[in-house]
Amino acid sequence: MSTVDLVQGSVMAGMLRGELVPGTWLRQDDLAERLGVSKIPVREALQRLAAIGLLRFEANRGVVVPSLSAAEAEENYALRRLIEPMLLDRALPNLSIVDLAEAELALSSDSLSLTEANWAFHRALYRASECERGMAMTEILHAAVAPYVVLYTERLGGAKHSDDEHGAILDACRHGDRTAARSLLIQHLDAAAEALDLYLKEEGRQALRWTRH
Amino acid sequence: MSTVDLVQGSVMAGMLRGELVPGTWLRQDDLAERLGVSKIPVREALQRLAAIGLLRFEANRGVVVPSLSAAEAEENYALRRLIEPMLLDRALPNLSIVDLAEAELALSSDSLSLTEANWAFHRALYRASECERGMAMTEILHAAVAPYVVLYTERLGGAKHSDDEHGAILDACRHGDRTAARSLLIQHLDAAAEALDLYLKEEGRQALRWTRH
DNA sequence: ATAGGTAGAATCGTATACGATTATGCAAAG
DNA sequence: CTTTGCATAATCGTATACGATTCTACCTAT
Repeated sequence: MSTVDLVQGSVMAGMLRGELVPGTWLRQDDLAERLGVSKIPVREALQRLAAIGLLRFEANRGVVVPSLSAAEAEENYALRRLIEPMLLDRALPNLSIVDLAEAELALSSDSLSLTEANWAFHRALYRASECERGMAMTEILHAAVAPYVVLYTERLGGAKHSDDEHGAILDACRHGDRTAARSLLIQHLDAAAEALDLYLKEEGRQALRWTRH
Repeated sequence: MSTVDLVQGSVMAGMLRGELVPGTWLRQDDLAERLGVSKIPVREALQRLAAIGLLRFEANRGVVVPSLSAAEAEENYALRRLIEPMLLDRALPNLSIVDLAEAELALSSDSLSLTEANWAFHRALYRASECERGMAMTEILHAAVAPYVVLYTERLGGAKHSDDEHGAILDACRHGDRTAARSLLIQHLDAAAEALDLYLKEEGRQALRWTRH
């Protein structure tokens, strides 16, 4: 594994963990020193993450975790609503016991952060689709909202609701029930989209109050 | 515009122009010298393009234009079939005269290469959707097949068929006919997918003959 | 007191340099 | 004639270095 991969993984993990909240500036020298490498591979990793929209370069100012508008969040889930059902459809006939076990494991893992576990669950169910591009796009879409998912679930005091939905989806997959799995997945995505939308609008109101001071 | 952007644009253009056929190796020093810059921004640009799947880094060997399997091509068009109708749907109510004019211009432009013109046409019709991420994903999907589209259309002796389809889509957009535009777009994508699939299967047969020699 | 300006520090972006890895060509052995 | 081994060249990946830009804190003038 190259040094660039190391840095990318490190930043990505921080993102899924919710340590890198939107608006955070990433100092290249800091990252380099912390990981014991030079700036070059750090910058290359940041360029990779910026290319997929997870970070943003601002000329001569550095790299920042971009914040999401309500419209962007809505688009994010609209895209997932299109792509993820396709992945599940294609994966369903080829789902192995290993895939199902991995998905179940992700539900009960406590070594993973919330968003890491969420993506691990979905990835396990989608992998058998063998759609690499669709998987990559979906991972990007998951990661893009991860900072917010961390924020709003911790404010709502947990993710029990989401866990129940995951369980229902997993059951449908076990029984090979394509139509049920598909509609449960779409419901799941719509619920998440709704929750995020509420959070972002609330946050917007607060920001407004701040500007009024 | 940063040096990295310059390099990225240069490589991207070569890709859309069909100069960079799959299997081509990109030498970092060559690129740097040709553009009058050092290797650092060159590598950063290549990392960006690799992050979105348009290039592939091979450890200690360099960067190569990846070749597409028939399955990957099929997935590519399956994704476009999902995303692009959504973009057109969202754009249609907001299409301006400027957008329509730009789309028409792309059809008759001879300063652009075939694939550049193709993307310019679709982008003009999608821009009003204001879906940045969906646009970015679509551009990636277009670019990924561009090297092949160049190859198979020049073997088929032109793109008249595709031009007709573009004209029909544009007309439907002018009349604000959402269902017609949508179905014409899907037909257009299916036709392109079919043509590429045929080409790749034929190419596969030839490769087989080569190995037998 | 506040706006504006000016060092100085911090940070960025790119060039140069160099060890590490891989490709290439040629010689010798089978 | 083909294959193996090695020396050399080409290329890659990352560290260091440095000018350029931006940020910060303090100072001055209105």
